[in-house]
Amino acid sequence: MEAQDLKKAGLKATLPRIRILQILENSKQRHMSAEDVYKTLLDHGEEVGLATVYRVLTQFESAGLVMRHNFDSGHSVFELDSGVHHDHMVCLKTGKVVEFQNEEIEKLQKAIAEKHGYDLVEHSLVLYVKPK
Amino acid sequence: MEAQDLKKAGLKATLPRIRILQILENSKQRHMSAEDVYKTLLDHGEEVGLATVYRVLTQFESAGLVMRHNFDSGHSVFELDSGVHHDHMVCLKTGKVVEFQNEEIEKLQKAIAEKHGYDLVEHSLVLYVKPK
DNA sequence: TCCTCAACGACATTTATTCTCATTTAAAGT
DNA sequence: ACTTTAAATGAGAATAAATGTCGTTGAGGA
Repeated sequence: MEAQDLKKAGLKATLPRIRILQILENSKQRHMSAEDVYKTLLDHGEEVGLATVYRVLTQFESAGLVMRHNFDSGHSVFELDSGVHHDHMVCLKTGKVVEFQNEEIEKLQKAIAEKHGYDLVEHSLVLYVKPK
Repeated sequence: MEAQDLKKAGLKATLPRIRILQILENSKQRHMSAEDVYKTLLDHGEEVGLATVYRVLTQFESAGLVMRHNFDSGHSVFELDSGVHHDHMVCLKTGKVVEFQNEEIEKLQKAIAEKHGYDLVEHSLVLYVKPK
């Protein structure tokens, strides 16, 4: 039950928040924009304002429930935080998003930051690809 | 002389284009937003519209003179194309941008795309770091 | 120098997102 | 269950980045 997940994350279990969480969990697309979520809400006959969708998604991000990505598409997309780190590959032809992990790249990134006297906090790696 | 660089790139050597190119070449910051360029123009007493700055930067990008990057700051930044590929490391504390190259990461990226049946077209890798 | 079309400047418009504020609602207390 | 209250919401205005429109200007070939 989603209400518990929200409580656990320190958020009041309001209707908009429950609905949005459900949509993120049940949607076919793992990566949705705020606009996508809003349209889905409307399709389901819910009365939720767009501003609320943005607010809630940002809160979910702060609470660690979702991750925000800025691909080159001009708007942010959100995905449920699976807890497993991964990067993304975006097909320029179809828009399909593939997730991948590569331990070696992770290590190299950390090493590079260290070499320059920094601690790696986070990173954004997106591969833009096209079908062979 | 910049006018020649523009001609070579297939662009008419207009005053706004020359000025903007000079700014990119002489600025302390290697990475400037359209707004940054615009403000610098105004500081120099030039009469150039903001729309022109955006247009020109986009043309420069198409012509291969500059590269556009979308860091997580919400707006695009542009840098002169040095011809040498590199990725970026952004300090979350100071905003400082460090450039780096890593052949190994490049190879791994290509291999990952291949493994999924794609050709790697380009990529965006940004490390967000903080001082040790 | 003249002519022409690409480029420009000013400003309207679009898109993504955030803000404001009056109203509603979750949930803690009675 | 009912009241209370601070937090959350909805509606729409506001903002920021970027692009479009259109009448005017100017670069560079004739």
